[in-house]
Formats: sequence, structure tokens, C-alpha cells
Amino acid sequence: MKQKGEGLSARKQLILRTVVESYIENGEPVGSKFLCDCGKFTCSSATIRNEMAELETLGYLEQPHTSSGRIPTETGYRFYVDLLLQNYNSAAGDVERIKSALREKRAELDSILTQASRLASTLTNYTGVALRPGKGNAAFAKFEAIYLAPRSLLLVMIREDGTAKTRNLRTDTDLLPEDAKTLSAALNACLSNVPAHQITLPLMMKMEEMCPAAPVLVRMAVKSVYEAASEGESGDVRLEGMDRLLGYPEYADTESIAGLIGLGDSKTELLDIVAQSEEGEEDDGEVKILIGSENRLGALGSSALVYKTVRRGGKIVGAVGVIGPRRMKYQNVISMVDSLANGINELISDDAPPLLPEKGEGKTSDD
Amino acid sequence: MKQKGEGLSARKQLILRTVVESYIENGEPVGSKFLCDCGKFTCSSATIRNEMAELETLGYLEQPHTSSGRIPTETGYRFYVDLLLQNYNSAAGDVERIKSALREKRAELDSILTQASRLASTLTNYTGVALRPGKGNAAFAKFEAIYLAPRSLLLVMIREDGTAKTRNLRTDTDLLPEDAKTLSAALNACLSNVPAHQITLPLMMKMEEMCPAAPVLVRMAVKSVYEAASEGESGDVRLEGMDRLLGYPEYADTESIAGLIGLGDSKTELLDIVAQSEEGEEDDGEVKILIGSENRLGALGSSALVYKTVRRGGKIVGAVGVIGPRRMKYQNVISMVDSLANGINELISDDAPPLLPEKGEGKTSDD
DNA sequence: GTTTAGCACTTGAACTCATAGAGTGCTAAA
DNA sequence: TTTAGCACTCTATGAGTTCAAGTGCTAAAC
Repeated sequence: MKQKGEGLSARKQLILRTVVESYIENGEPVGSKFLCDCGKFTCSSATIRNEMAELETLGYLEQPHTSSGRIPTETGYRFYVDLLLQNYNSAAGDVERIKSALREKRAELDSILTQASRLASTLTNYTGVALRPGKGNAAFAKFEAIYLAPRSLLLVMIREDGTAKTRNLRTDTDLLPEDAKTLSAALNACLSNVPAHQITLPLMMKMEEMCPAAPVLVRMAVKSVYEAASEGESGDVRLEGMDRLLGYPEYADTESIAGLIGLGDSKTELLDIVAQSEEGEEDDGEVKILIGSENRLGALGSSALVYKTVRRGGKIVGAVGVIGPRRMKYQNVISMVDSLANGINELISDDAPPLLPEKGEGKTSDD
Repeated sequence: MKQKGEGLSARKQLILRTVVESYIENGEPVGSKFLCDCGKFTCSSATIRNEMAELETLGYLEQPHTSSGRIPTETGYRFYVDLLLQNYNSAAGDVERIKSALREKRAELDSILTQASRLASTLTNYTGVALRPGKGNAAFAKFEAIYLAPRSLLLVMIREDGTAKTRNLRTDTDLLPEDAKTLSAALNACLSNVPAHQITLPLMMKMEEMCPAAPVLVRMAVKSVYEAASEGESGDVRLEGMDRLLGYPEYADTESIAGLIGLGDSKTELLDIVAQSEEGEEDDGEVKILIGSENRLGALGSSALVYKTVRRGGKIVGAVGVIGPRRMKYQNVISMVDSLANGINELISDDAPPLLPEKGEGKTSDD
């Protein structure tokens, strides 16, 4: 991932950078005359033309039509963006501002991310994106059945990381508050840290023995646990402020917007990216940028994605970022996304991760 | 809400109906010659022209340009749709099919609605919509603090209707399992069925007295309850399969799609509709149709919304439907939406509403 | 009174043609 | 290596034309 553009002469680099910036600013192809007149160069337009022709053969620039100015290619943007990231020192100036904006809505991670996505959209005028990877088929660490009424219980299932899921159980026969306690005990004894696929019939029978009072209840409870564990949190993607993109000329035609809408609908593609960066060797916790069709993200089409993962105690729990046209104002967006993610990181870390006592250490016992 | 078009002659009605159906089918303005040749009429095109001119002055038809065929106006569609609804007898044939498709994912209402929305989109090839109204500032009926670790608790807050919310609490000092019980008792004693705005300082002090062991914990818990109660479930809107709409010519330009995207983003407008139909005198539990800018739903633009509310025990708990172009295949869509909503109704009603024992009967005691 | 035939009229869509403008590539000179 | 100049390419724009569809209206027919 070293600088690809190292071989470029200083002038070529300057030209490339200027083309990118000008195109980002104006959205129009950049011609040699324009560059010549912009004051950054001492040479003539002809020289610039020659240089640009070379930059084109090198793959950094391209022409929409034979007789129009140049626009950056994907690799052109990549060069520019890598340059930016290299020189970017987390200003951290607006972290405070963003943090305070988020703190208003101190709540669960879920709603923080949604807020963040909205904030990202507002601050950059692109589409904000927030995502939370699925929790695979996470097992539950602890259970508690709460007695609500003679025929209804609330089953609380708590994961290792403290997040919980609830499910209502309703029986045909009357129960006593004691039954809830017995059920809790049985669940905790048999299903604690057992992943969905290990919930088998023998287990169920063992549990029924423990709760002779209400075998039907046990069966319902186990079924609920099984379902809740196997459906997992399927992960979630929030796209906010999609309509802002419609203001940009690159989304004038329906084609281009279609991909994005599909992205919001399918939701799996974006999740794959984060999952990928999670297992990838090189998630250095910095802002990452995907341009166009890099990394087989088809639906991103001609857009770019700038994002940063959010962590709690070293583990990736989500990501926030921005989706916009390829000619995005990367400077602002990078620093904004960085600050935003940092803000969330601080927020959820001093919110302190409520953890269960270490038990099975992730891996489950296979008794 | 009686038939507006009662005054129309049989032939005018037939013409109107045929225009609507043909326009729905082909998406092109309908001319007199086409109608004449379609076999339904014995008169000449000139006669039809005359009739159509009248239908235009009556407001049922309009011409995009002076010299093109006619297309239905909003009232034109309304006439057609009312006719359909009038003659529609819940076929209930495919309820079973839909129900079984849904039963696969037997889960909480939330996920049922999402599934339903996706199903609606697939079956009709329009955009599926599912919404769940917000639960105002609903108070909680019952609380339970679950001891997780010496410094962390899980607070479970349960509403009258059995739905629950959880929140993690984390303290700086070690707690005992007994503290969780005391806290639960105090919360149940003081905050049960108290709406957010009635959670005041005196109450908080009273509770601290009840839990002398950990005043900080009480303060955190009350704060969490207050936040959870006041933020309520803000309601939710799911739009699935928006990209399908892009295939229809009416969404060829960006303008028209913009409104829909905004609809998905803001989410409040659609919720307002259901809220409105909830309090409205005339929610007869049947399929309802909103066309274009009827009922001040600006963002719907040139689209139409077909939906039906979902109930549990008589109370509206959500709605499912379809958004598509004005020239939607209403016949299919109406029956599909009806079946879908019925399927959900059955599903969640034999899933049985787990209720708390009647206590404050909605109104809260103001001690 | 209602229906029909015929005709003039309007209008949008599609096509061609010409022009202007922008920017290039290339060659030859500095 | 840079520059000046020039021919070339391509797009966007606008005017002019034709074509087809469909109407509105009038006068005749049932």
C-alpha cells in the first residue's frame, strides 16, 4: 500500500493534485489552459498538455470525450487521497464540538450511531452512513425470566457484552412467580454460553427434568432462546440524508442513484466491508476511503465511501462515515469522519462497557 | 365518503375505467381512437371524444399536452379506486400463503413488519413500506434490575403492553446482588406507571431513602428510566425495495425520486398518516389508499400509497403497505396488502398479547 | 336529441444541419 | 526541454422541418 505515485515528478504531482482539486470544486473537466492560468505554474499550457497526456497514459487522468479537459480516474483520486491521509494529523479540534452534539443523546450504541450518521450528513452535505456489524450467532451468557402475570413471562437474554434481548412468553396454564425463578436457573445452568447450533434435544430434555412444573414453558423458552440466538443481531445499516446527494450533478441520472438506493436496501454489502476490515490485517484504526469500484463494492458505483470504525475495548462495534460523489471534499470529510468516530469512541468508552464476569472467554464449553 | 361519480352515465364510467386501466397498463396517454378500437364500445371515436371532453371538464381526466390522449387526474384515480374497494371482497385466498411465508420468521413485531415490507415489495414489484407508530412518552409498568457483575447491572423496563427496554448501569463501587433487588423494589414502588414528565426531584429523593446503600445507583437508574420513557419508541418506518421503482418511467427524473428518498429519511410524515388514521373516526380496518397529494402528504409527490393498519387486540400497532406510481396495479396491490395485513393480524393475535395484570388502567396515579 | 364523419388545428417528438467553443495532439522552432 | 501555432475532433446548442397523434368543431345522418 506504499505510494504508487512516487515515480511522478514534482510537477506531475502538482498537476494531478490541482486537477483533482479543481474537479472536486467545480465538477467540470479541467483543461490545460485553466491550469496554466491558475497561477500555480510557470510553464505554458502546451507543456502542461504534454504532462497531462503522460498522466493519462499512466492511468491517473482520463478524458470524458476526446476534446474535453481531463478528469481524475479512480487511481487519480486514490493518489490524491493517499496524499491527504499521509499529511493528515488528527486535528482533534472539533472532537469536542461533535462529542457535545452527541452527548445530548446519550443512549445506547444503536441510537448513537444513528445520530452520528445524521450528524455526518448534516456537516458534510453528503449521505451519512452508520453501521453495526451483526453479532454472528452470538450465544447468551445469562438469562432471567421475569414474572409478569399468571400466564405471561418476560424472558431477558443477556450477551457477554452486556447487550440484551427480550422476548415475551405466554402460557396456557397459570404460573407461580417461583416458576420464573426455576426457569431462570435452568436456563442459566444449561444454555449459558451455548451457541444456537448446540441447542439440541438432549439439552432440552435435561432442562425439562429441572423444571418439572411446566415442561411446556421450558419448551417455549428454549425455542425463544434458540431463535434469538440464531437470528443474531443481523447487523444494521443506516443511511441518512440520501436526498442531499441528489443536488450533485453526478446523481442527475437515475442510474447512479439506483446503486445507492440498492445499497441502503440490501445492507449486506456495506456490512461486508466492515467485516472485511475487521478481519483484515491492516485495520489501523484510521480513516479509510473506498473509491468507486475499488474492492469489488459494485453498488457504490461512481461514489466514494469515507469511513472509520468505532471500537469499544479494542473490538470493532460499528463504523461511521460518509458516502458522496467521487469528487468529494475529502479534506473536510476525512477530518469530520475522524473526529466523529473519535467522539463516539470516547463517548462509549467513558460510558464504560458493562461486562459480565469473565466466564467462558468467548469460546464455549462443549459439554 | 359516498361515491362522487354517481352522477356519471354508465358509458362515462366505462370510459373512465378503461382509461385508467389502460393508462395503468401502458403508461401512455389514452386517445379516443384507442378506446374505440378496444372493443368495449359500440359508438365511434367522435362520441368518445365528446364524452372525454366532458369527463375532462368534470375533473376526472386531463391532457398532458393539448394534442395528446387523456390521463386520469387524482380524482379520476380516486373514482376508480373507490370502485375497486367497493367491489373488493377479501379473497383471503393467499392469506395462508403469506402467513406461512411470515411464520418462518416468527419473531417480535418489529421484525415481522420488516419482513412484511420486504414481502410486499417482492410480491408487487413496488416499494414495500412498514411502519410502527411511536409509543408516545409511554410510562413503564414494571422494572427489574438484574445483577450482572459487582459493578454492573442490567435494568429492564417493561411497558404495559409487555414490550421491554433494557439499559446497562455501571457503578464505581461494588454492589451486592441484594442491591439489585432493593433497586427493583424501589423502582416498582415509585416509578411504576409514572410518565416521564412526572419524574421529579421529590420522587428521586424518596427513592434514595428507600435504597440507602447506593444513592448513586438510584440516581443513575432514575435517569435511565427518565430518558427511556421520554425518548419513547420514536416510531419506525421501513421502506424496502425502493430500487424497484426506478424501473418505472415516472421515476425517470431525479425530482420524483427525491421526494420518496426524503420520505424514507424523515420518516415522520408517513407516521403522521397512521397516527391520523388512528384518531380519525373512520378507520374501519380496511385497506386505505392515498393518491398523490391527497391529505397533504407532500413528499408522496406523484406516487400513491396503499396500506392497511395492523392491530393487536383492537389497538393499532403498525401498518403495512406499498408505495408506487399513481398508475399502480391497484387490483393486485389492494388484495395483496389486505392479505398481508390479515396474515400479520392473525399471526400476532394467536401469538397472544402478553399483558401485565391490569393496574393503573392507563392513567397514572398522581400520588 | 344523439351520433357520426370529416377536416382544420395544435402540439410534442424526432431528425437534420450548421455553428460555436473548448481542448487536444502534433509539428517545428526556440 | 519548452513553446507557439495550427489543424482536428467532439460536444452542446439552436433553428428549421417533418411526422404523427389527437383534439375540437361543424355539418350531416339517424
